Amino acid sequence: MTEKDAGAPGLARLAGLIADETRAACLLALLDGRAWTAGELARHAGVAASTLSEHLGKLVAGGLLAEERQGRHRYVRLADDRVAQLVEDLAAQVAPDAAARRPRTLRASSAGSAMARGRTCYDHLAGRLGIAVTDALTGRGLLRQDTGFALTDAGLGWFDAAGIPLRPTGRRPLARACLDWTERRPHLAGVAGAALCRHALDAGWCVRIGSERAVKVTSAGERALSRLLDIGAAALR
Amino acid sequence: MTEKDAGAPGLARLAGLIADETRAACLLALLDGRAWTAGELARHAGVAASTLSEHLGKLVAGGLLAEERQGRHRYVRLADDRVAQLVEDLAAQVAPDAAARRPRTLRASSAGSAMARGRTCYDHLAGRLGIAVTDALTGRGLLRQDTGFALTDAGLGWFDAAGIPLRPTGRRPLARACLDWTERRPHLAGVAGAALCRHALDAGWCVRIGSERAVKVTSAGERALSRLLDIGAAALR
DNA sequence: CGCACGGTTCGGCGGGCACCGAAGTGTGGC
DNA sequence: GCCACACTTCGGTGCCCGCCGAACCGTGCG
Repeated sequence: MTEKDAGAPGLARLAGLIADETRAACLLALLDGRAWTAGELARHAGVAASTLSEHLGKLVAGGLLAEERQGRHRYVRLADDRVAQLVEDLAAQVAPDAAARRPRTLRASSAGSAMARGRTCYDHLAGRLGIAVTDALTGRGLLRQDTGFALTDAGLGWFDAAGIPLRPTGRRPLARACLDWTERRPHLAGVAGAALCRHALDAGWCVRIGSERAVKVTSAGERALSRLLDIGAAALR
Repeated sequence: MTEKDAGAPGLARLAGLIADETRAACLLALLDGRAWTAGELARHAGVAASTLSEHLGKLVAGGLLAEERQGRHRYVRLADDRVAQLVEDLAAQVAPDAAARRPRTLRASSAGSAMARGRTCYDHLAGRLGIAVTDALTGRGLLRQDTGFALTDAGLGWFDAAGIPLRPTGRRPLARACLDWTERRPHLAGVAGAALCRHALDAGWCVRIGSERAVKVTSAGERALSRLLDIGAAALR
């Protein structure tokens, strides 16, 4: 047995955690970056609370989820951005199938279109909103996508000028491409993507719709995006 | 049910393909970027040929492997670089466990150390060799890692001057970070990483050791790396 | 204090799937 | 044409695991 074989059991175990439909539904739901209670997830996934409790135990033990107990509630969220990226990458790999299918009901279609317009993807912006921002940054020479994916010096200046501080943390990259699964194109993730999303929500550029991942750009947000990045309102609809 | 639920079955199915230890061993073996026969994989994984045949059927049907039939042989390889990246990412997530464990036998230790010195990771260089090249590129301002991961204009010029053409293909990024699972640091992947690895093998900078993924830097390779990137021999040992 | 409620534990059930060996199919060599 | 060989197909077996309901535990509210 060569050395790499040692990785096979671990790889299979990790994949096995995601390989269950109920657990997969939980992970996708948690991609909104927030903490859910066990009960919410059970209802969301359509299984008994007892069943979901066992699933959460496995996901936490496997290091995919972090838990936080408050009173009689058990809150769980994705352990870190690495896990979020992993789930996102796996989902993107599947997306070609999903894109072929069209939503059936009007309600699902409407919810889907709101999600397609703009949403959060763990801690950064995605959907057409995320793409529009990423494209605008690229078009103005602030983000370089032709030889990889990195902010330029001008890009660092733009964040500074916009009053969005970029604090480098540990080993998380400042900028990273995240493949959007509705638009099928890369958008800005990493520290810069998270900071931008945070700022957009804090400054009221956009607001969450209900309790979903979908977000809506406000009129103040439209003005700010137009002023700072010359993004037209048409690109956001 | 919201629109994102549609992704859960697909996600679970994809993960399920990797969630079996035998299939995981196949995928890891195929990370060397070459095509293996069904028999080789069966022996490698330690299962009956019939068992492995079924596994290959699933992996091919799931789009993870591409097959090529030649006479009475069935060759399979990873379907594309996206799949390779996915497996690599999953393996990297598991690596913290593997790093804690030390190889037991001397033979495994020796094989492991050759792998750690230098190896191919799908179609680019990894191990200390890959890290040394990536660090050298970064140190000379040819590759930018501080604000993401992208070649600089000077970097494009270096590839051109070195006689390594970079043909942009479809949507595959020119430069991408791949997390090394022995060194725990990012190294150059993507079109540029593949071209560099290809050139290194073609120009005799390094040669494969036996039929393994491990590669050894030749004396001609040491001279070339020293001349082009000022990499000292010490960094390769 | 007692009830309601969120979460967990346990036993039991059922389905799915990885495995093997044996028989079958097709290719290539002698 | 025959045999060797690589791979595949087919039954059969056994294990693993996801599911539920029921009983249990702790928190918080009235």
